[in-house]
Order: sequence, then structure tokens, then C-alpha cells
Amino acid sequence: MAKELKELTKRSVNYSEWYNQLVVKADLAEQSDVRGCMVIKPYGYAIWEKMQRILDDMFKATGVQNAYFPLLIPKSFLSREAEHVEGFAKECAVVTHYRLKTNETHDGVVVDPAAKLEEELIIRPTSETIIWNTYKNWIKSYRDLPILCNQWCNVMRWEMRTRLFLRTSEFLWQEGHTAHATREEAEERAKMMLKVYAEFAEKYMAVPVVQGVKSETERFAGALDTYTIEAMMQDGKALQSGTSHFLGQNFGKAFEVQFLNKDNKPEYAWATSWGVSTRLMGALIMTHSDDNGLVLPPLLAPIQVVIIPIYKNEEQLQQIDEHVKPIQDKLRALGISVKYDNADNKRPGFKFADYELKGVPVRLVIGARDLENGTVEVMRRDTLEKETVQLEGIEAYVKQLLDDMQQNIYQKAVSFRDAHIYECEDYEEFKQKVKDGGFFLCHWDGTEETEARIKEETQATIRCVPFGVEQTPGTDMVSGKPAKYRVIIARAY
RNA sequence: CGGGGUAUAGCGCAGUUGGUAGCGUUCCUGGUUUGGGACCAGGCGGUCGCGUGUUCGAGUCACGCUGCCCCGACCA
Repeated sequence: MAKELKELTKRSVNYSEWYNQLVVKADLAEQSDVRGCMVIKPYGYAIWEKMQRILDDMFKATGVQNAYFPLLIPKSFLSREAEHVEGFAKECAVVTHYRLKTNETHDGVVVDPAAKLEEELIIRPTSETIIWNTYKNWIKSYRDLPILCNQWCNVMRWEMRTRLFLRTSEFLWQEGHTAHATREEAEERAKMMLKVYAEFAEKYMAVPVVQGVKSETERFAGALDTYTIEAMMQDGKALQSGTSHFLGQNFGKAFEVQFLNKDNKPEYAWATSWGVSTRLMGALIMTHSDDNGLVLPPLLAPIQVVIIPIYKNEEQLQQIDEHVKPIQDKLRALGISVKYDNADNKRPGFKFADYELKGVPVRLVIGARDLENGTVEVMRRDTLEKETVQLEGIEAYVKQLLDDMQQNIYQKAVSFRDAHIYECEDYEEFKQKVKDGGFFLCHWDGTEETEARIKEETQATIRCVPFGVEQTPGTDMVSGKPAKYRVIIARAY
């Protein structure tokens, strides 16, 4: 075990491989035998659960309620909205039969051809269609609006190439779907949810994000506007971490969702949808981790503090066991999750390395030396600094330390990102620099041609038109045409 | 679906001009250890991806198939 874990590739050598090994060795997830699918292991799932719980509370604070809609979508639903079907058709899993039978040699099963479905069912790649088909029955009057539903579920998109957490055929996510009486209200909701995502990313995940709006080509299939949060990974590539779509009346019209307004006139409902997925786990891992393994922000760490005893014999261990109990109780009283690892089959050095690999924020070490002096050794995962402190008041010390670490991890990520955002006016210079990663603030003439050319020549794409950036008109670096504003261009996952 | 690689023990690998399977690690047992990934001794574990061919004989050679990995296209 020991040496096997030690062989974590350095980030600088091969970022992709480092990421893969980290996910597996930190016990977060592994590749399933099922093509393109992922097994999320208990430790990884514990982080996802924490994220879910926080997000869920944030949604509810804005009036959203949870609901659940079917996994299977009749094929015809998907074709109601032209752009939507165009966007997803190529990656849908299709259910064609409902029964198996034993084969002729009785040593296996085959699909029963007699059980062919009249209309094929699609495993949802996203639920706009089935939800709007349902909303049709729910919405008659302006008094029925708004409808603010969210569902936690799995979806399936048959991707060509998959990567743990970042892109898997099946993934877990939440998808919110709202219906409104006015355009303004829907647009406001779409922007509101983007803010929720941004706040969650920065406050809890300690992942700084750029908020913005997508260009037309990068827009969600069927949306009028797609708002996005873009995070920067440690290799300088962008990761689209959450999106919120203003869908206009496209789905209202496609599914004939009409309501009578105050003037007793029929109108189509206005829609939004928004989602974040287990991809956020990828963002979390790639933003903070180092060559020793995972670094978790305290607010999301399943284990915030691990206590490790150092002992020479059984008697000493018992002494330490007794000694640790009140410390554990005091920490727990402050809402801190603590694990005391007095397992006898692993040596301290192994435990140190293992909990670092798993990103546990704080480690307390207690040995004979500490028993005598009334002290404890404290190690913080973000800086790997060790310090010996008095046991008296340790709980307050740790509490403060966890708060500091949350801030420090965030600040570190902000500094990294800001150091890799460049304003760029020259296309040749851009082509050179973009290979090494980073976000490039460039003037864009707004044409698809320019966008396509950049993508083809550099593999970089327009991530978004950023909010909160002072925009001045300029000249497009590719076409030389006038540009109204700057966009963020980067290579992306 | 293109371009490149790879397939041998749970994992990571070696295997020479073809001669009948090996190393490291994990795991199990016992003992000594324990302030940064312990050591010693013993043990379990393999139709060499699948198929066909060449040969007295194939992990090794030839042909076909399949899986996986990496790089593109697609995408949260």
C-alpha cells in the first residue's frame, strides 16, 4: 500500500495523469466496468453530499422546491424544440425494448424482439422536455406562476471521451426548471441562480469564478441566453462549473404551456433552467490540490480534524485514548467533525501521508511528549506547517484555524487566477501564450467566423462575456474589425 | 469515427534467437516495531485479452477480432 500511494505523479509533469491518480488514490471515485461511467466511493460521495446539502438550502432560500420527474422521456418530446434536439440528439441512450429472454442454448439472455416498444424512450440527457410537458397541466392562470422546481437526479449523455467527474456518461446533478409570467421575471431568475452558484463556488468550495454570458455558439441548446461560471484550473484551463439558462418562450411554445394573464389573454410561459453537477467535484480537486494530494476547504471536508496517537505500547495507547476523548468532545461541541485514528495496523507515518492525500484540513498528533507537556502538534494541510500548541483552549484554536484555512485556500486560488488573466491585443502573441493556459481578455467583433477561427487555430474557445469588467470598445485582434467589448478566451475542459 | 500506443497474478511490470511463468507490491500468518509512507520469516494468488494459423513445441511469430489508454472531433 505504502509505495503504491507514494507514486502520485507531480502536477507539473502531467496534469491529466496527476488528476486521475489523485481521484483514485484519494478514494473519491473510480472508473466503472460500465463504459464511460463512474463509481463514486463513500469518501467522494460524502463531499458531494455536503455540497448538495448546502446548495439545496441556498435554493430553498430563494423559494425553490424539490420535485422529481421521470428518467425516461418519449422520443417525440425531444423533437418538439428544434434547437434542443439538435444539441442533444448525438449523445442520447435509447430504450427500444422492455423484455429479455433466454437464448436458444439457454446459457444467456437476448433481447426479446417481440418486446419492441412502439415509441422509443430516451434516457434523459436533461429534463426540459419532460418537465415542460408536465408543466402544461399545471399552468392555467397567471396565479399558477411562478413555478420554481428543482430536482436532484442522474442524467446520461453518451460522451465520446470521459474523465472522472469532469465528463462521465452518467452524472449526478441538480436541474432547476422555473416557469414565469413575464420575460423580466424569468431573466431575473436566471441571473439570480447564477449568483447562487457563484456564491457557493467561492464561499464554500473556495473556487473563484468568473461570471458571464455565453456567446451564441456556446449557448445551451434551446436557450436565448446562457449564463456561466468559469473557474480556472491549475494548468490554466477553464472549467465551466455551472450554467443558468434563460429559455425565453421556446419551451412554453413547444409544449403549449399557455396561461391567462390578468387581462384574460393567453400568453406563453417564460422559462429558465439551471444546473450544477458532480463536475464541481473536479473543480474542487483541480483548484486546490498539490503534490501531496487533495486539499479540501474546511467547509466541505467530510473529516475536518484527524487525531493521530503516537505510542510505544498498549498501555501508552490507552492513556492517549483517555486523553483524546475530551478533546474530541470539545471539538464536536463546536460542530467540527473529528476522526480519532488509533488503528494499530498502520504506523503514524503512513497515517500522516494518507490523511494528507485525502485532504483532511487539520491533523492533531499526540504522543508521550505531549502528555507530559500538556501540548499537541497541529498541522494544517494547506501550508503543511506544523506547530506545537498548548492543549488548553485547543478547540478554539482549531476552530479559528479552520476559518483561516478556508480564507487562505480561497485567496491562494484568487491570486493564482488573477496572475493568469491577461489582456491581449495581438493575435500572434495570443497564439503563443494561450498554449500555456490562462484566461485571455480580448476584444471580439461578435462574429461566429472569428470565434471559429480562434477555435480551429488554437483550440481555445470564448468562455464568456464577463460581468464586472469595465468594458471599453476596441479592435478585434483576429479580424481587425471594431469590437464593442472584451471576452474571455481560454482552453477548456 | 480518424492518428498513436497497449493487453502477462488484485495493482505496477520483466520475459533474450520460439523450449512450458517470473519480479516488485497488495493480501494472509507469526514476530519485532511505532514523532513522516517499518522490518524479518513464511504463505495464497496466472487458460499470458479472444480466435485462427505456422511449428515437435507459441507469452514470444503471422493474420483477424475485442477491450483499454493517450491525442483529435463531440460535450457540463
